[in-house]
Amino acid sequence: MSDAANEGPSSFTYAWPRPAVTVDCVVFGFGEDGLSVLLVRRGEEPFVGQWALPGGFVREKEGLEDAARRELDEETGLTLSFLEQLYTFGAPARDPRGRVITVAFYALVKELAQPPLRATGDAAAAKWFSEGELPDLAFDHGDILGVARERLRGKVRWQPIGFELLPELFTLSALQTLYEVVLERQLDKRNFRRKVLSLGILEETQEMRRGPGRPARLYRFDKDAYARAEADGFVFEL
Amino acid sequence: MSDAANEGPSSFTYAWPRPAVTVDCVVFGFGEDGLSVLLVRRGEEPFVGQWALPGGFVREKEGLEDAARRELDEETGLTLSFLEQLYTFGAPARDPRGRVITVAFYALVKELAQPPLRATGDAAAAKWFSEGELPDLAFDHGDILGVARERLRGKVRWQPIGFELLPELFTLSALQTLYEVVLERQLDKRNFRRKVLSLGILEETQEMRRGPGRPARLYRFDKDAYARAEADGFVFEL
DNA sequence: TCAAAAGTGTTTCGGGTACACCCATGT
DNA sequence: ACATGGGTGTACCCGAAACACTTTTGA
Repeated sequence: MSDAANEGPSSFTYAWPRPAVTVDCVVFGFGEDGLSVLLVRRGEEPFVGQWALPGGFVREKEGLEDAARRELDEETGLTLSFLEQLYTFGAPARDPRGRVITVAFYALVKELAQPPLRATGDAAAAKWFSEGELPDLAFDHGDILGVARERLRGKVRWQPIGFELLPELFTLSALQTLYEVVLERQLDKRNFRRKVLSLGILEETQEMRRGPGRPARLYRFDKDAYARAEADGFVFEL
Repeated sequence: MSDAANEGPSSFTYAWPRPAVTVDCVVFGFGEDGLSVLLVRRGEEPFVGQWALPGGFVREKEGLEDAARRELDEETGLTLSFLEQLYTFGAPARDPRGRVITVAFYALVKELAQPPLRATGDAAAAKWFSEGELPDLAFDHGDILGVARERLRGKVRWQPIGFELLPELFTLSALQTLYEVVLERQLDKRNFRRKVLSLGILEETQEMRRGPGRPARLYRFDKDAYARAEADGFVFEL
């Protein structure tokens, strides 16, 4: 690649080698088994048959986030409730084929397996893996996943993104379990409820969830109330 | 990754356009005029003569952070005390010449104008601008600067990076002023001193700074004490 | 009637915040 | 002696944390 100008379809030329640029996504979901991550099985070399993060090449006239959304839609068809850039990984040898720089994103999904997970595009298969049963990943995707996990832990306390992992209506117990899983520590039920409710960003519905045990009231995250509060300098913190 | 590997003759080739990849750095310094940012005047089209962030192209076998350090050294010769990846900007039209994706970094420097700021490499000139007298910047560098400023504000409270903006020995007043500038709010002197000292990460030296008024004791940031404390689950927070 | 999960108050403790005066030096 | 910045202690308040029993349902 030291041949100076590597003509792409773009019409100008720099006297520099051009790395390939990809996007990769760490998609988190939350269910019975706690936190899960969506992986795809590679259908091609290198690392054929191994599990990897969904992702692919950025197109010529496409923003980075757009590319992430497109690839994710092509490979899995999921509907995202949250997507944010994570970090850019560019170690010279991270791809055995040559220089590939990847802009990593992390995303949240409200329900596991909304549509019965299709695997199209480059992916030979797509599957949710819960934390703890994660396989070895292709490339440096294991590192990327680790960074994403840390970011999620760090962010969930300061921004109301936890709700993006739950269905529209949820019980306070579900919310608490989510926080316990993400933060990896136990929380006190009464303190948690008091704190969450005192924020004034949950709307109490009339719906109840029934199942074993006493029925539980369902709540909804009130985006508007949150936006208003935030504009007034309110800080989330949980 | 649809047709991932179309083998080309030399090394490898993807059937995708390749954007150019650059790094850009927001370098912060702290002095009499508060917070300052280092800018370079562009010597080439586009935006000739305009001020911009120091930066340049990533080389073929060079990590992203290495590229940032190299460019900064070439253009300004500064010694950095802190450098961290910030965000990657890749809007399709951010560079009028074609697709250029830039990985932005932000850096801290202990003293303004350590060596009498050289401007070499692509830079026609290099100069510190204090906040408030910032000129219009080339490309989307104004946005990048804004994101960096936010990150600095957010991070300074949770990680001891404020010290990286001060000389090795500093007074508590200097530290307080730094925090007031970065956070953009006044702090109570007594509370600030109590809090900082209670963290146990400052080493009290026997040196005093003399000047108008009563002499002030000089302190040093104790990296080791911090590392030990952090390993014990201590959280910085100021 | 039993198992399962939901729901509910009070006390204690520590850290955050507000606040005003004396001290050491240079001019 | 005066101007300049450095340095110090206390009282109050609020939010965090600890802690156990009653309620409602389905089986």
